[in-house]
Amino acid sequence: MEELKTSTWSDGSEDDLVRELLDDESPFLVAPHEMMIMSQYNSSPSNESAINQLVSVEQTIDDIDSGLPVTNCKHNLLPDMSQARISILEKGWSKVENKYTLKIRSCGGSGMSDDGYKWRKYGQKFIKNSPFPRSYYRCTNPGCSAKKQVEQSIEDPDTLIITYEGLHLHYAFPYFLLNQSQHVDPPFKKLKSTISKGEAQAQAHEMVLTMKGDKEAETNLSSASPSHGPFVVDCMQAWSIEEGMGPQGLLEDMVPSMIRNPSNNQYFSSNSSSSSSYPSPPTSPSSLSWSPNYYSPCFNVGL
DNA sequence: CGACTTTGACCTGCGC
DNA sequence: GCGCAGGTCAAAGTCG
Repeated sequence: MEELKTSTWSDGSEDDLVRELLDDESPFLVAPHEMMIMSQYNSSPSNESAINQLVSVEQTIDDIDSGLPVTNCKHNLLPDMSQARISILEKGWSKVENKYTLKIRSCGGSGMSDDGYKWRKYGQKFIKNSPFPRSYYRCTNPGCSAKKQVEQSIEDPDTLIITYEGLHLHYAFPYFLLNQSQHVDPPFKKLKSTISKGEAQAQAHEMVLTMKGDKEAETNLSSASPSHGPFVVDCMQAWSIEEGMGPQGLLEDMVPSMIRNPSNNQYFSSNSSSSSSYPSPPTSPSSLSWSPNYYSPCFNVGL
């Protein structure tokens, strides 16, 4: 496993990354409260052993299913979503080319939740031989190239077929940890006013390329601590320095923030007094689909 | 009035 | 080259 992880990070191929993300021992599968702790440890690189301990109690692959906020509120993560009744029909993800498909059963049809991110619908088409339209969504997070398509299954109209495409950066790299004292702004609006969308995307793309390209350094880092991603943190730091900006909008996104601090989550507060409309609660009617859990890995990795 | 959705038009890739 | 199907754009409409 160690070898796999090392090679995973060093070769950076999509399949390996997905394997890593879905691996039983993947450090990406860390419960929210552990994330909080890790964010504290993060400021002290010397506490690597402590982090390793945390990683050792990470969740298993079963928790990708069982830990779904809509089906299991053991972390008290999303009480508002407890009424959403969604179950996964199939254990595994299916992959076609660079797209990852999830089939879920939607019971009740109301209160469909999403992953806490905002997905902007940008199109809807009736597909040949299908009575149901296919909806196209794009992650509104600037710098995130994630897209998803949602359509009803022909065989079972209660089943939604969600196809994810692109890199959902804030899922892929939850190890970009917040500085606890750092101010978190609504990423979309902030970035909108500071940098162009294209710049943000370019930066994100560049960051990924950097990760892929810096093989040797990462191999060394991964060898030293293969089960979690020091190089990710390094990239974040480097990015922050080089770009002259924090990872806001990408990495200080609201869900990672929620993940790290679920008990103090203003975003799901029903009486939020904030004038900001971002982020929306997961019950946003704009999103017909649900995405995997709040602390699950990125399941839609592709460039 | 801003944010978001809708929906027809347009673009692109692919098979014939 | 042509037509079809899927994907995206963008103006108009809707909503809070």
